[in-house]
This record gives sequence, C-alpha cells and structure tokens, in this order.
Amino acid sequence: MDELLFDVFARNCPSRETMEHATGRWGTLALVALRDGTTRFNALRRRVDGISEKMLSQTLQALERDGLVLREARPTIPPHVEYSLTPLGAAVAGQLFGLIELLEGRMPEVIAARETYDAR
Amino acid sequence: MDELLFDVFARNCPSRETMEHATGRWGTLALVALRDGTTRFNALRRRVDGISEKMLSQTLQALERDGLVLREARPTIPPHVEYSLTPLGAAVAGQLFGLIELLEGRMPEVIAARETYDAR
DNA sequence: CGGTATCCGTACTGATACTG
DNA sequence: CAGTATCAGTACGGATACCG
Repeated sequence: MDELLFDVFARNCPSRETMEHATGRWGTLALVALRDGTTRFNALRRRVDGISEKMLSQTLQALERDGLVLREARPTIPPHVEYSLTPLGAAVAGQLFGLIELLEGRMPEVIAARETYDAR
Repeated sequence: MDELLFDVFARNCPSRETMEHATGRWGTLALVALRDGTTRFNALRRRVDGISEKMLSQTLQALERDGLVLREARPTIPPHVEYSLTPLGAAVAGQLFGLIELLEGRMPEVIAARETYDAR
C-alpha cells in the first residue's frame, strides 16, 4: 500500500477526490452507462433511473473536469451534445463494471447475510 | 450488460444499494484499510483520516449487514472488537483497490485535465 | 435539446458528551 | 475501548421554472 504515490486515506489527497467522483452515487452509473457508447444528455438521463437533470449535469461536469468524460457540443439548433468516455474514463468504468459484475453475481450471499443480520 | 441478474441502473435494485455502501465515501476506505488485516475500531479510525466515530460505526454496520465485513467482539473489559473482511468483502476490497491503483497511477492525467478545464 | 437558476426539505456529517 | 445519544450546520438532492 505504501508504494502508492498518494495516500487515499489522507484527507486532502487528490485521488480521494477523484475516487469520490467516480464512485459516487451517480458517478458510477454515469460512467458505466457510457460504456455502451457515445450518448446524449437526455438518453443518459433516461438510462440512469432516478437521476435529476441537475445531478446528471453536475456529475458529468465533475467527470469531464477530471478527464474521465469527453463532452462534445455541436452548435446546432436544437443543441446536440454528446458524452463519451476518454481512455482513462474507459479504464475506470471497466474497473467499476467489474465491481458491479462481482457484486451482482454474489447478491444471493449479500441478501442471505442481511437476513441473518436482521434476525436479531 | 443485459446478462446481469439485476439492473443497477434501476432505482430499487438491491445491488445498487450494496454498491453504494461499498463505494460510498467511507465504505471504500474502510474496506481497503481492512485489506491489511484484522483491525480494531480505533485503529481503523486512525487509519481512515477524517472519519468520525459515528460515521465509522455506521459504515461498519452497513458493511457487516451486507456480509462484507465480519465483526468479532470479545466480552472482556475493556471491550475488544475486531473487524475483518469476509471472503466476499475481500473480493470487493480487491476490486476497489484495483480502482485506487489505477487512479493513483494516472493522477497526472487527471490533474492535467483539471488544469485544462479550469483554464476557461 | 441541453442545460442553468432558484427554492427548499432532509439526510448526511461532525463535535461533543455520555455509557457499559 | 468501543461504541451510542444528541444536536446544530451544511451540503446534497429533487422539483420547478426558465433560457439559448
């Protein structure tokens, strides 16, 4: 663990900040949704169930700022804006998707654990 | 993506809930800290910089309930409580650590992206 | 269509104090 | 040591309305 350049456990670690953007409630879902390919704002909004316009906007801005997401706006009327993953974003999204797969595959264990825990 | 049992993108998906526990602000740090081995409450608290007793307690309870963390209390005075990863928790923590490594290794890209973004 | 601005409730957060 | 209880602040999040 000590061979890492930054210490995620430390308060003001820049990687901890980016981690929070990527693993936050909406960040993960946005990144994983973009693995399916370039997507427009409202399509993304429909894909990620429950996200508001505001949160999607904020999430995408944070991810764009960190260089995980690429935003391309065409100056047409009506506006046409496309979001996609940068190479770095694709790597992060892949890792996150691995986590989702892992968890989904083992949800029976999780559910069983919850029942055991709650039976007290 | 459709081959998954649950749909993380859906609002009331049980895996989305567990994802949020594991990837939440403190969940990730607690899980990764426990990769170093069985740890006591206050040791964990010192390791994860900035976490309050309350948040650590809540975080550990959520992870224990999901079957990611094992809590073992010895009825001594003073109390001696040890936290460790379950096999499932270890798998999740490993995946999260992979993400941290990835991000730490590429922080220069992130920092550069931020500077580009802010220069507008 | 793709946002931003505003309002407003609540849920999270951290200090502090206290207990077994 | 390992928590719980209580409380005040804030930042998160959603709904709505509006703009280019």
